[in-house]
Amino acid sequence: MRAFARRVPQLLHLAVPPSSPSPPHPLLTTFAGLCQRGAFSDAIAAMASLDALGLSADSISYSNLIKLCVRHRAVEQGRLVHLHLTSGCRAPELFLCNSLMGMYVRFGLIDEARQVFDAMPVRNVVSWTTMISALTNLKLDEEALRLLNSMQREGIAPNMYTFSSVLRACPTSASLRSIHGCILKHGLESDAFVRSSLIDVYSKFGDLDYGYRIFNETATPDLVVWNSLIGCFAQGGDGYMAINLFTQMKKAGFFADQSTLTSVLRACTGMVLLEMGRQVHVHVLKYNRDLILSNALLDMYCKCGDLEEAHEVFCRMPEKDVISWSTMISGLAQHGRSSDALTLFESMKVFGPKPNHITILGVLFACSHAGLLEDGWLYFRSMRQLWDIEPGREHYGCMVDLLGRAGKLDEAVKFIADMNFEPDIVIWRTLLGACRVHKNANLAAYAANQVLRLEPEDEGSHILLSNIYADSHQWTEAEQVRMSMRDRRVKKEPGRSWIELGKIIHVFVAGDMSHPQADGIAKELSKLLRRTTTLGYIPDTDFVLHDVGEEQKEESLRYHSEKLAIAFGVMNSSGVKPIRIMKNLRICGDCHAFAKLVAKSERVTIIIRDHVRFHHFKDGVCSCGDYW
DNA sequence: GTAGGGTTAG
Repeated sequence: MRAFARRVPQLLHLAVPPSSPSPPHPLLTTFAGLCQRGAFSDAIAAMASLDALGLSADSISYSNLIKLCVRHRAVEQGRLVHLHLTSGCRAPELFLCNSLMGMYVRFGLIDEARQVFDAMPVRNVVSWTTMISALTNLKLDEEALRLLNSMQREGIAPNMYTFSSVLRACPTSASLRSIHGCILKHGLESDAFVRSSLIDVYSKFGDLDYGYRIFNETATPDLVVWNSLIGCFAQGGDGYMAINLFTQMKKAGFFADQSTLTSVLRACTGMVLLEMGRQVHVHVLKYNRDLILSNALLDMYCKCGDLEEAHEVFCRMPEKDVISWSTMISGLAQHGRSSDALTLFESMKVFGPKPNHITILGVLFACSHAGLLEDGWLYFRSMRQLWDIEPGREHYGCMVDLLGRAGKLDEAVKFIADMNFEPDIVIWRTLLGACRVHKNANLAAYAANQVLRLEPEDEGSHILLSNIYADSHQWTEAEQVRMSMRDRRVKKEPGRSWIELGKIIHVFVAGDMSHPQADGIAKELSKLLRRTTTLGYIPDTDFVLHDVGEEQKEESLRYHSEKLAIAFGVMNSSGVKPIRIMKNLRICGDCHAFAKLVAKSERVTIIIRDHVRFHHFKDGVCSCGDYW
């Protein structure tokens, strides 16, 4: 055997005359050079010549050319390369098929990518992953999961690339746990990409603690893993934790990038921390071309009450998208600047992007809060015609608000009855609010009962209903409502107001006098009550339960959290900057009247943000025009 | 040739 093997070369030498291998066709050499150098259009032209001569080049050149198509976003040329590779019934090799799929995915041509995928005689993990991640990006979750199963059935093991993208397609936390199990089985749980996805998806299912646990098990989290966690807390409503983690991240030696800053701004927005938001703004400056970050900054200024700065940010944005416009329009509307909001919307129609359903919500909000009945109807009706936007539940809610505030209660009821869907609690609460403003007791009782049917523990509706009965001397009914409250142990979410002073947040809870300066605040409050009384302030006891004596009612109004905050704000006011107060609940009518008069008597501007909108109090009037 | 994190309302 050994002797034979030694003889083979000699035999070959005899059979084939000695000659050097034939040189490649010069066009092939040229083509390879063009593809390598990135001479895109010349390479495409050379490919056409190859076609004419029936020549095929090497895979590396084709791979380079596909990359060039992607870089030049040249869809048609990409298709030509595809055609060239399959001409003469050739099947491109696996590696090139994957490249072609990737190209189509980047072009957003999922169907064409799928055709390449389906035609492949052999597929590897890259082929499957390219398809799966394209599907998850398009939110075609079911199909993505189906492909994950198929690939496993065909004996192809998913890798970390596959899992990091397919995790986002989990429809339930049960399916997430099942895929998490697969990840552990394949030993891929320590991959940073897989981890950040796991943290993200567990948090999206509301399990922030589990996300945090995965984070804590990460020996060396990278920036994206930090960002995942910070983002999850910021979005999940725990802004304090988000900011805390941000501090820890900096201590661990990482620098915040656009994503970190966006999440931190969102946390500031959620907690209404204007001063902290301003500090973050300094770091945002170097990323002024980042649209998402700029939008977050804009929103922070709107929601934290500095509309001038928000407008400044908006004007300076080199590029604006539909979110930028919508945020600014809603911001103006929430600050009571309805006509500015509508003017901006008109200019958006001319210079801006196509409005979406959220833009229209801001516009309708502006109309309803300024009593612009006709405009509201016009915008509502034009949604379908002009922008092909189907009005959703929220738009109907805005219209009920618009009609209700304008005192057209009968029309509002008819509008609700004509809706295509069942009215939800938001609609009934809206109608109830309008009934309270326009003092329609019968309809209010009806609306309140609808709210309580859907949400039996709604405190505001209980109080309102009880007061309506008490005012019309229906004592039995009033007593029944109060008993129902006791039985259900309806608990009021305590009213909380807060002021950011320096770097300290001073929180005031209704009736709580535990603040270190409580004595001073009580004295200031008494002084303010005296001064405003001379200007005509009369405690409005509609906002407390009518089952106590008048004196007690006044006493309970006196220590509403926003009154404590106003007193504290006036004590610490320089008289130049506005006093900014944030409140977790809606401002009460009595405190609203009080704030107007304090602004007048103390010559200060008070800005109170309740959970719906902003009130700017100045010279005895409020920007909401008492219409909120 | 395949992968992870951030923005508007509710």
